[in-house]
Amino acid sequence: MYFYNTLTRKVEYFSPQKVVRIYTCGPTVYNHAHIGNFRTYVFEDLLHRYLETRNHQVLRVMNLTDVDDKTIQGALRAGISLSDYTAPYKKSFFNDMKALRLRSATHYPAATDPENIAAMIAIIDHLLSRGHAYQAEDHSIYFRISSFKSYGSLARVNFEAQRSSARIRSDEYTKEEIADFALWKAWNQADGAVYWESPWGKGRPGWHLECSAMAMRLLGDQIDIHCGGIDNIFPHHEAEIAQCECVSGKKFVRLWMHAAHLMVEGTKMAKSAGNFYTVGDLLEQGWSGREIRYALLSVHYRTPLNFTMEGLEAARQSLHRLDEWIRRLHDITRDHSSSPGCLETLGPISLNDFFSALDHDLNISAALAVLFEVIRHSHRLLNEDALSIAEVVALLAWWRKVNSILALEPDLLDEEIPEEIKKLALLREKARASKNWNQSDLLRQAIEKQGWSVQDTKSEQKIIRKIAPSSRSNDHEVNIEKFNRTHS
RNA sequence: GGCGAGGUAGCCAAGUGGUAAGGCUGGGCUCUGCAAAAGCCCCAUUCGUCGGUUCGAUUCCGACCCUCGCCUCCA
Repeated sequence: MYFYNTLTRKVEYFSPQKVVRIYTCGPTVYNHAHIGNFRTYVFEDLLHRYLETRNHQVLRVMNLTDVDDKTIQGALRAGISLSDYTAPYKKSFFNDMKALRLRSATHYPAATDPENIAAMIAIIDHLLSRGHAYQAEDHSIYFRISSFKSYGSLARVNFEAQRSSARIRSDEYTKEEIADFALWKAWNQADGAVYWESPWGKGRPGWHLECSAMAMRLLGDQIDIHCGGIDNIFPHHEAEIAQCECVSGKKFVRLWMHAAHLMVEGTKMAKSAGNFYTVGDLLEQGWSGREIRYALLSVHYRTPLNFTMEGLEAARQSLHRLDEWIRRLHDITRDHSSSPGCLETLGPISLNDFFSALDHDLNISAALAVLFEVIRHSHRLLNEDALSIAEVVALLAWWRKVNSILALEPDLLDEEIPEEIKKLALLREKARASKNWNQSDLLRQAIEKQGWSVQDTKSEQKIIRKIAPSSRSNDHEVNIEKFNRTHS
C-alpha cells in the first residue's frame, strides 16, 4: 500500500506490521464538532476500515481535549464545573460519530484523566532535566525549540533563519524565543477552579503536550501513523514530534497523514458567514447520517472539499442508485439458497480493482467508480438474464466486503410492511383488477401519506418505503457509556 | 513576506507522455390505465492562460492569472 507522507511530501510505499498503531487528534469539546471536523474523522475512519480489510489489526487512539482556554472560559461563563461543561459536548460527539457510522477508536483518552495528567507531568520533568524546557518568569514551563534541531521539519519552516527577525517582538513575552510553546501553563485567576498540582506549582497542561503524553502512554514511543487536519501540521504536530523525540530519543511517527480542509458553498466555514454546520444541524434538516457520510467520504482526503447542499443532494441520489441495486440483488436471491460462487470479474471489470484503488493513497474516487461500474454492468447483465443466482450471491458477498470499508449499507431494506399498508394495497389491487382507476389512485395516495409508495409492475404491486430521512433521526442515539470508557 | 494545496464538462470529481474514469443534473428510450419508480443509452476534439521540451502534453519544464489554507493552541 502507498500513502502520502506529509513529512516527505511524497507518496511512499508503506508496509505495516500485523498491528497498526494510529493516533488521531480528536475534538476539543468546547462546542459541538462541526462537519469540517468530521471530514477529518471520516477520512480516519476510511483509513481504519481499509487497513482492517487488508488484514491488519488497528490499534487507534483518539484523544478528547477537555481542558483549554475555550473550555475553561465556557465553564466559567456558564457557572458550572469544567467537566459538567464538557460532558454534553463529549456525548454529542459520540452521537454524531454513530450517525456517520464512524468506527470506534480503541481508546478515547481525555486530557483531564488523572493518568494522563501524571504522564504529562512526567514528560515535563524529563524535558526540564535534559534542558529541553525551562520555567519562565510567568511560572509557565516552555519547550525550548532551539534545543531540538529538527524543529520545523514537518511544516518545513526554518526557525534558524527566522530567529533574528523574531527577536524584535520577543520582549512582549517571557519566553526565551517567540516560537517556544507552553508545556505547562501556570494558573491564573481567569482559570478559576481549574488547575492541577505539579512540582512547578498549580497549572494545566499545554495542548500539544496532551497528545504526546496520551500517544506515548497508550501506543508507545513509536507509532505507525499519525493523522489530523492539515491545520494541525503546525504548530501542533511539530510540537508533538519535539516533545516525544526529546523524551524517547526515537523517531516518533513513521507516517504523517493530514486531511485537507472543508469549505461550505465555496467559502471558509465560519459562524459569522452563516454557513457553519454541525452534524446535528444537518440531521435536523432531514439529511441522514449516511448521506452526510457519503458527501464527506466521496472526495479524496487531500483534496479541499467544497460542501454544498447540491453536493448532499448528489450524495442522496447516488446512494439511492446504490440502494436500488442492492434491493434488486436481494430480491433475486431472497428465495434461493445458493452458496456464494467466487466472482473475480464482471464483464470487463475486475472486482478487485475497488480494493487496489484504495491501495494508492486511499483513492476513493477511483474505488467508487469501480462500484458504480459494477452496478451498471450487473443491471445490464440482469436485463439480459445473463447472471446466475450464484453469481448474484457472489456479487452480494463482494458488496459486503466493499461495505465493510464504505459503511454505506442501506438500513431500510428489510423493514416489515405494516399490516395496514398491506390491506390498502390489497384493496388497490382489487380496484385495479376492476379498472376502478379513481379508487386505485385514492388508495395510492392513502398509502403514500403513511410513508410508503406503490409501484405497478408487470405482475404485481411493489410496496417500497419512501425515503424519509427526517424520520430516521433515531440513528442519532447512542449510549455514551460504551464509548466513554477509556479502558486502562 | 514564508510555507502549502488546488484550478478537468452545468455541479462534484479520478486519471495518464499517445489522445479524457465515475457520480449528480439534463436529454432520449424501455415499461405503463394514469402516475411514479427503475433500468439502459447519450452528453468535454478538451483538461486556468501563455510559452518551451517532444513525433506527440491535460499529463514534463518555465512564466503568468485565479481560488483556498497554514504561519503559536482552528480538523
